[in-house]
Amino acid sequence: MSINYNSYPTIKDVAKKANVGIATVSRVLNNSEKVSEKTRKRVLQIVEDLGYSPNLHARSLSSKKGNSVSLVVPSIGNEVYATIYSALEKELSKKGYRMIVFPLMDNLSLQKIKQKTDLIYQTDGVFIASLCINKIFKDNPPNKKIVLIDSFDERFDSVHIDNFEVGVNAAKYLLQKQKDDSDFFLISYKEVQDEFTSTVFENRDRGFVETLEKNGKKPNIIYTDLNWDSGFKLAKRIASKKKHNLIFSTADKIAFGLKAFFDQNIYTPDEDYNMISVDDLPFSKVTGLTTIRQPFEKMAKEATNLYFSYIEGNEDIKNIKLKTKLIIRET
Amino acid sequence: MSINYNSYPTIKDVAKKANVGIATVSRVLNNSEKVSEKTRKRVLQIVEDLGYSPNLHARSLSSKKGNSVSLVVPSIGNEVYATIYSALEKELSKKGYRMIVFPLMDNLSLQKIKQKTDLIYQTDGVFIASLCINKIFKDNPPNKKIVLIDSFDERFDSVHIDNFEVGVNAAKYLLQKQKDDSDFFLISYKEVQDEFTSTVFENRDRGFVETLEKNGKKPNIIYTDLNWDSGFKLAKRIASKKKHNLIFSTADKIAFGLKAFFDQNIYTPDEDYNMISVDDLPFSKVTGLTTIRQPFEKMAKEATNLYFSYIEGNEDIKNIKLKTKLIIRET
DNA sequence: CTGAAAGCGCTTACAG
DNA sequence: CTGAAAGCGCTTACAG
Repeated sequence: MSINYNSYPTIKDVAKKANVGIATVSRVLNNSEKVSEKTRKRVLQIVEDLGYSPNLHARSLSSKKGNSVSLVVPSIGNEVYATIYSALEKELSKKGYRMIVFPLMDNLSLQKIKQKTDLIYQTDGVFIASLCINKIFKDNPPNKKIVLIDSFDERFDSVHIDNFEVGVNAAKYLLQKQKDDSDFFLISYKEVQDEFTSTVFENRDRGFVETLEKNGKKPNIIYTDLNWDSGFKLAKRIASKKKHNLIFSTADKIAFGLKAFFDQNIYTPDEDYNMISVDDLPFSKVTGLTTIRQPFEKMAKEATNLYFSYIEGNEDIKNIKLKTKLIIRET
Repeated sequence: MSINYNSYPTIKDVAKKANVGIATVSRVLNNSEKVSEKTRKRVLQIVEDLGYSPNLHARSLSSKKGNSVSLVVPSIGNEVYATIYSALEKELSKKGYRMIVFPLMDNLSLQKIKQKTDLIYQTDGVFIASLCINKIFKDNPPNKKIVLIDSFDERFDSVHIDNFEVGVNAAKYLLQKQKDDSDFFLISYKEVQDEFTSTVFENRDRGFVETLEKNGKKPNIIYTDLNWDSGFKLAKRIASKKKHNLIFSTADKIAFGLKAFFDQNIYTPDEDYNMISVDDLPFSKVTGLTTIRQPFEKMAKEATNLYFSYIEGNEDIKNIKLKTKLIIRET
């Protein structure tokens, strides 16, 4: 029934063959302590011969640390998190850490992660990207270091941008593209159970709306899903040749869909519409989308620093706010 | 320096408080054996009170199985693998299994996975999607059940489609769209170290080229990366209003980029070009792309079956070939 | 520099 | 139905 692990050599096998104690084998494997060059070599040779590899469970159990860390993301299949993942992994592996991703793409994943027996509770630390921690763990988050990426909660370390300001800047950009017949649109994202929605989009929305208000304008507000299809379908609804549309899409993914529709139907920037978005994913450049760039790599780097600063004994809660950059292109 | 786990209650703590042996606690936690309803309840209550959760490392070490499985994918940030991930997770969690993703987005990840000490070697089984197993593990794959998804190797269980046939069908479709001034293009993907490239694209390419040849045609062949940007940039190079272009893009992701360029520059299907692709990602529908649908969900389901069939004692190697479906849309 | 021994937190025969 | 004990494969003081 169950898989046979007996075929794998253990530290004992290595020790016996090398004529040393298991402690010595352990030492050379962890290249710790002082082991004579001679026995070190011999042990390594045997390790090689036997194809030995340490059992991580035993190691973690014994040493009380797993050298692994969790990354919770809303979804796989999204370049944003691929970017964050890569950047984090790069930093973490410098320190010998492994990272395990927990995508929360559906309710199933969410339920799993809430169970105390879940894998996530066995890792040394938890990075959470773009998600509201309350939503995930209710009032009962894992009892280990938590670092928030692209979201904010004063109770935890975080690296994020000023999303209110993002909204403000988006408004300013569009305001300056304004014509007599301009209509303003805010295309944003809101989760179903919105009591738990991450404040990221909320803040972008507020910054945008309040800035427009100050200028005597009021946008049409539409909520949709974070993907191309939604953007495309939405564009069909709002596109109009009679009016000049000024659109703030709070995520590139949605904007790509909108743009695809506009392109397909020959709506031209400045003429029929102007649009600004957030993220600056690779495709933005190619398609000529004006957007506000998020410093994802830097976020990952800072988040890692935060984590290791904690590991090294620093218990203060730190919130790091990173700068964004307006990237003006055709739209 | 290291995290203090002493704060976590252990099975001993529970046992003591409940006035039972640890074996009993273990039994109720695994809802195995017969435990009297009375003590079961008491133990569960204490578990709750203490906020106890079992240590997975200890459990795995002791029971010799981790109830976890690996999924190796070429990349996160790609809807294809998000789909496969979700489908697999759904199936696996029915059986109480956890899945850990290993995206191989860069050389770093690849190196890690090759080390015998890596996490992947601690899981009970390995699913590999769209990748060539030789490339990843050289001649030294993990010594546990391996199931290939969307690729083929006679030495391992696999679920895949007939990629040669995919190429044939793409050719047939385009051939029937042919005009006097038609130019054929094959836009495909090839890895740098091509001795290890998965045969998926190779087969699509061959099926396409050979079918055209039979009809006295020869396509222009261009290799590029698997993403939108590449497709977009490529389109710039090959687009021409003077000729009618017949394009087989071997992946939707690339086709999206091409399509975006065509739309932006007012090239119309049937008129200026026709295009067929592979995958049928959600965006294909919305943008009107003709494509050959891959049955990703079914693949995941079959792959899970293969795995559990092995767990239940069936040691035969099985290769399952799934049907694809031509989805004709505007292009 | 090295080994014997205790211990990490579980599961699982074994005996009752 | 239940408990004491062995054992999973490591690491880490401790003693030499």
